[in-house]
Amino acid sequence: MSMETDTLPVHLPPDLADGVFPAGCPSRTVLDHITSKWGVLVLVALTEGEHRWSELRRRADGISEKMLAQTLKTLERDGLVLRKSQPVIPPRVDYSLTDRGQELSALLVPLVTWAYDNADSILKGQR
Amino acid sequence: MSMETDTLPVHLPPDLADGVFPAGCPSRTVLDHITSKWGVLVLVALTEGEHRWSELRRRADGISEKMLAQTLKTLERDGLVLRKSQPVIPPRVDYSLTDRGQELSALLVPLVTWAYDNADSILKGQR
DNA sequence: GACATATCTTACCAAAAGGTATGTACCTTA
DNA sequence: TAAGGTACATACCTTTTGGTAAGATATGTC
Repeated sequence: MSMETDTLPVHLPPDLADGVFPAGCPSRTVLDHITSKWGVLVLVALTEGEHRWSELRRRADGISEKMLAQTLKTLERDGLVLRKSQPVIPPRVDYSLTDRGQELSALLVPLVTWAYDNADSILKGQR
Repeated sequence: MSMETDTLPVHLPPDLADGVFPAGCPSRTVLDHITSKWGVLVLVALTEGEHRWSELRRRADGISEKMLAQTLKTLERDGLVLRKSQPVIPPRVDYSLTDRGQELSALLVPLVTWAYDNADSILKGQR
């Protein structure tokens, strides 16, 4: 059922049957990574360029070391974040976005900006 | 520290000190709602118009009734989803996006589309 | 009277996420 | 000798999330 005429300007991938992302679909896994609480913050923190571990801890305010490590590992495995470690003492490691990461952050930044702009109004429960 | 010349085309809200979203910030709460696993799927499911409970269950494939109820309640409280219930037997309830919800989904759809397009390549671990 | 329908709610339990605290490595500075 | 800086890893425990299954509802249908 359904064969809606398009009334809205926003569209899903056309090759997606009935607009349903199946439960086991790979896109679900990726979506979980990139919309994870800390994933978003870290990706956004890196939009303005390279940052070190301690800078990321400050920027993703409230993140624990454990979560930062875990999040960075996932994002690196996904090819979104690039890790450059220099064999110096004390250690120095710089994190940055890959091309793919930048592509993504270009979509994420408008989202967090929207959240930032609308947060007060939303939580007060009116418009 | 920092006074970076802008090398990237993407920018955060300018009134945001050093690009840090503080931990207690209202935008964090909103961000958690709209980037939640099921929140995203439900919002996206509604981009193509009004849907009933049972249709949403199909579209947000894998969601449990409990989670659907909970997610819809949060999104309704946030003024993103509109609930229209008709006092008939059996009950009929239609869900749709509010204006604010449409604003948001316009940002969310590109994100899930990106995830869909890049998922295979990402999970294989190369580009 | 039993059953089906559609939209939920609730209680209970398992799984996952995440915090805290501690440890490691190596060099520098006091 | 001791303490401190930097980037982690690991074990343990708590909190949150989420699934399953059952029940509630009010009617019409067999």
